[in-house]
Amino acid sequence: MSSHAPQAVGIIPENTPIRVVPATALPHLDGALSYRCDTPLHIGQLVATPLGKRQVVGLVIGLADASAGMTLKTVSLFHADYRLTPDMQQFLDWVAKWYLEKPGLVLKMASSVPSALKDDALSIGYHVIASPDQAKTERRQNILAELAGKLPETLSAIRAMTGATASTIKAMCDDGLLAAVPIRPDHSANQPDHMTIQDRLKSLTDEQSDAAKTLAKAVTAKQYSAFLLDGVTGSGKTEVYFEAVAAALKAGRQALILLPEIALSQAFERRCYERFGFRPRLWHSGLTDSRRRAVWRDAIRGVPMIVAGARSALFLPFKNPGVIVVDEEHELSFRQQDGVRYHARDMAVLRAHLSHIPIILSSATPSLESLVNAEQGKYHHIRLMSRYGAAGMPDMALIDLSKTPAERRRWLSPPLVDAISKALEQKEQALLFLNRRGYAPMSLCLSCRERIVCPNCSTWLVTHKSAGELRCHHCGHNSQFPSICPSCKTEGMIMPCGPGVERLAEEVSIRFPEARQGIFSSDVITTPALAEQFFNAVHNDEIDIIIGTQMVAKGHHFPDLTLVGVVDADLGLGGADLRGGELSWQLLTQVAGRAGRAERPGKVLLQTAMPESMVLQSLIHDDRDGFIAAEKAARKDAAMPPYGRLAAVILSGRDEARLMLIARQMVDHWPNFDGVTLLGPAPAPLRLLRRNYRVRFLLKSERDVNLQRVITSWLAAIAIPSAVSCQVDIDPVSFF
DNA sequence: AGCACGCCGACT
DNA sequence: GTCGGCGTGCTC
Repeated sequence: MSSHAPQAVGIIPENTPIRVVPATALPHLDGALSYRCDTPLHIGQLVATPLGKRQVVGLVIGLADASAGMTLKTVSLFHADYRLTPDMQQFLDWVAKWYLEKPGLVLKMASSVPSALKDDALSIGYHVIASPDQAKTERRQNILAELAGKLPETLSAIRAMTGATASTIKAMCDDGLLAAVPIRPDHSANQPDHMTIQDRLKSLTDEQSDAAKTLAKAVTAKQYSAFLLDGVTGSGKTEVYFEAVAAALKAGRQALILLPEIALSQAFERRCYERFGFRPRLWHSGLTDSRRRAVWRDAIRGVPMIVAGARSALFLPFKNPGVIVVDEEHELSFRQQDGVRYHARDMAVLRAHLSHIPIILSSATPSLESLVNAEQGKYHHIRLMSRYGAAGMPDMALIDLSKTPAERRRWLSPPLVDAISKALEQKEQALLFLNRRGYAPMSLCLSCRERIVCPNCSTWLVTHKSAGELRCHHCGHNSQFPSICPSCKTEGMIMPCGPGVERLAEEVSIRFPEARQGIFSSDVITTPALAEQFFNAVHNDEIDIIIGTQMVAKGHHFPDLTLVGVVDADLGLGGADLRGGELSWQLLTQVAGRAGRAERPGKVLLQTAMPESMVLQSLIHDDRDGFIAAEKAARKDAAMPPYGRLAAVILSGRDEARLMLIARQMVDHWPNFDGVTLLGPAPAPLRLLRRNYRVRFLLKSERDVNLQRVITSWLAAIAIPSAVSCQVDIDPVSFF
């Protein structure tokens, strides 16, 4: 292995004092401490680092001053291969600086593989150490014959091959017929053989093929370039960026595809397999330790592969990256909300830049940020205009709820009910979209008029009728649905108010008792297998009416679905959220895209109390450009992103009065920076979250202001007690 | 972030 | 008399 050979350049001799960033939250500026090493090593090496009583992963970032006297602890190499490339080091550094995060915590995202310091757990394999005739029984002879000349196999593999039981194998070991040896789990099955990767340009349309060639060329050029791959649902964006991925694999490099909701995307895995002949390596929070470790290890060793992952996959230490794809780039789930608050799409662009590779942002409904970047020439804008198989866009119409309201305690208006009946008569499928989990979003005591709220958060508890529970969607609190009002103790007067998907299902079963329905929400569809099962049921026409939350809007097309009913098109429009309109427009466009195909274009009905709203008007007139122009103008006027910058500073703690006190002090210390406006303090929209009160500031600045520096110098002047935590949110996307 | 030390309430 | 709550302080 070349990595074991000493290299002339950049090697640090053993016993030298070095600076190491432990992968944990150290308050120091650079997050580094001084150590000594027991072997020669390189800058960028990941080392086993003693820290207090524990061992953590550490990153060697340079030499320490020869500060004599101090006794330094010793770090040790745990694997020579575990070394971050200079661009990866730069990337982590940038992320920490951009988000004002501790370097150690950012490093942790890149290195925190469970038990990274340990080696793989070895499994036990068995191989033959005797000739078949030494076995006494025929059964044992057969087993020996079967295993003869093979590499050691695991117990389960032997059982599968020969039908032998564990006790037989153990007994054969005792009798000296088989020997047990440790073996490494085999993870090599998903590795591409780059010799076999072919391009697939011939199966693409001209439009797709041109786009694919451009992208593949960019990959071959090994330079930074950014593409916005912008095409309607069904225009074949995936097939197009697969060609860029193919180009990377052909060059023996690694390809990263970031996806939202990876846990549900078995369909993506299958498409990948069909295209390339091997499975992508998956990366998400649900992986087992050993799989996680295997992917991480192959990433840092530069093994050519496709990684399809959630946002955290961006922090895999690829040694040899060739291209990054961000699919559904407009999705807000790319923004991490807890821990280090980063935006995977934005940081993916940064990483591509630092690693000199192309990045592809793909979406049918691109974010305004990306559209503006494309307009300003920062991204190459590739548009795919034609829908595969010439399926038309669905026909969209509004249902004005002020003219045709639903009856009391019902949520489907007469025109929508009619449309559903017609679809059912014609044996076609319908989708009812309501972005609300559970049965009812709020419950009221009819006696004292109190709403039932979460004990830990300032939110209403949501009724989940099938579970017989009240749940908080923010902190995970749940309790049995009470028969007695927690406030006035009156019995049997608690009334669920408003609809969720469960309640909608109830209405559907009353109105259409003969129709087969299924709920698609995160409460019901908890595993990829269940999602798969649901999709199959829809495809096999075992479901007539799908009732779904936003989960159903993502990525799955139903050809026999001809009617989409949006139960509440105004959800998300009222909010004070900066991106409320954009979000709503994207979500509704995506939902609409679920319906129809060439010979039977879909129909979308949107129930609304605000039929004149810009979002809905541009939707029904299929006027994307008009919507975007108006939204851009509004943001420009208000100097909001992407034309201005935002940052939030959030104080949180148990004692709200104390928070306000500190917040006032912070206002007193605000030094009035040019071009920066300080808004607040104000209680956060969710004033209480997980038993912590939250008070927020919002900083608004012009585009070219270094907001990070402003915040750093502002906060440096303030002593924040440890009972209060202060979090900075750069480029926030959510305001609760 | 962990993980200690440290000082005040209900249990073998 | 101890077990254990989480407040604050340190980690080369």
